[in-house]
Amino acid sequence: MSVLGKVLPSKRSAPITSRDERTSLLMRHLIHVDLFRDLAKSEMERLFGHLPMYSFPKDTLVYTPDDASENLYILKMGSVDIYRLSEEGKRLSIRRVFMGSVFGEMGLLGQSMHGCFAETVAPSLVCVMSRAEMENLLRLRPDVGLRFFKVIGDRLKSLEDQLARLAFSPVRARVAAFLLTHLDPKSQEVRGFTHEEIGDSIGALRSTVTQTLGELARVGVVEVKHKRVYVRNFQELAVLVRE
Amino acid sequence: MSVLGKVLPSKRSAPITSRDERTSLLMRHLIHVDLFRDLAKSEMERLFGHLPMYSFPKDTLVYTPDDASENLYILKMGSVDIYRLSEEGKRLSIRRVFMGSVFGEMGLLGQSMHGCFAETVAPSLVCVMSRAEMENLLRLRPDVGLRFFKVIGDRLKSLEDQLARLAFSPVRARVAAFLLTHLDPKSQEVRGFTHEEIGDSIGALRSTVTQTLGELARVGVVEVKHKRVYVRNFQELAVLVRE
DNA sequence: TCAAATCTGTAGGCTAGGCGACATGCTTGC
DNA sequence: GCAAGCATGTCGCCTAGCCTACAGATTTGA
Repeated sequence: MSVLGKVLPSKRSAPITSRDERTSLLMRHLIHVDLFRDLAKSEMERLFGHLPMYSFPKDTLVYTPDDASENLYILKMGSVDIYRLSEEGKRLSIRRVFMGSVFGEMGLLGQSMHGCFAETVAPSLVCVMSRAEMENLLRLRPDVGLRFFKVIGDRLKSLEDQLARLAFSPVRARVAAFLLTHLDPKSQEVRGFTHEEIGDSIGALRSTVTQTLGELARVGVVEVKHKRVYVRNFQELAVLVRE
Repeated sequence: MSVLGKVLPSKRSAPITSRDERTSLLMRHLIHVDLFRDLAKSEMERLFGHLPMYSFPKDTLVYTPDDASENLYILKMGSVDIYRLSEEGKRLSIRRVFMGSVFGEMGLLGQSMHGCFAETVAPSLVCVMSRAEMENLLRLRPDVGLRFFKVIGDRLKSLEDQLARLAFSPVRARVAAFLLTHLDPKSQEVRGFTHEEIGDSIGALRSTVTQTLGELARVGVVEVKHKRVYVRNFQELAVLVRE
């Protein structure tokens, strides 16, 4: 009945059912979900204690375009890629969701989750909230709604940025932008993306991405390793974005 | 003090001040603003009676990227183009707002109105609601918030659609998509856009749009007139979108 | 530890569509 | 009703980046 049950059921685990185990897991992680940071711990317990939680292996679909459910997914562990497929099967990554973020919310209060797939790129722990429950929460706590607006506003902005860059900027600038927005400030590197995945998310071919990274490396702006790009010249990269 | 006062002040009229005149105008139009259709008429009066209203001539900026205000704009008459400018001054139209819709809302509860310009493409009547007032309304009436989510969800979807098409589809398909989404169902035509404006909103050059429309016309799918495109073969157009 | 799978590097052909340039056609305002 | 100013039609050049294809590198899993 749950849509979750329909997709790749062999790969999906049953909900974790032990009340105690679930609650402690839930609370331990939900504190980090920015959307809900207004809520007191006890309140979280009351509101979310009963929510089902699912664990997904790597490379598993959480939802698909023909999934009619309207759920809010809270990613408590792992990471998830939100993407679309073109007619010919080409992939466009809309965004990647990391621990502590929510996804699926655009459909939560409106139309369906439309054309998007959500697929884990690492073993993940996901908490599911139905539309009804979410509506209820929003009625009860309008302040959570306000925070929600902020989250969605950020997405909107990021989408518009992507759109503008796709329309105006050459691949080199889009690669630069990708690197900057996915840069880990501590290690000064971008990890966890293949050139193909980068291509999918900036609308370029894998080989073009490889080539472009090669050029950037030759100029000393980055250093390219397996599934890893070290940024050596942040300044220059920032300039290239505006190209 | 109002940001409105800073931009092209010569072109902007003073707020309409007569209480009676304003209220009647306001109420007459606000009924059509889908966002607020939950509100009883008396309630509208109470909530919006005091809001300032501005009338803008054609081709006037309502806000610009460096506009720090966080307002919700309610378009009661006319139409407004929301667009960005690239470094080199090229324009990308994000969307066009018509009577009865709201704009500026992505910044309302989050960061600023970011990189966008809002410019009237016809004489327009605009009602302005501050962030504080909106927050207040949302706290008071969570159901309005829910509707707001729907509105924003639609935008999100439409942006993702645009993004995907820009990434995957050739100009011809993008033109077709533009025509379909801006088609007036009654007259079977698309009115009010120049080829340049179409180009700006699908990320293509003006001359390419002209050329493409020419091809479509040659095949009998459309008929092109001045600032007007008659759709003759809806079916075929729908097929071309998926190209 | 080795094989299979995945990821990265590289090269050549090919075309959509950007860019500039100019000519003609509406239409709006004086 | 005319002229100025937009809007549209058309043409040719040219490059970014798609596409295909293959070879080397690295990682993973049995």
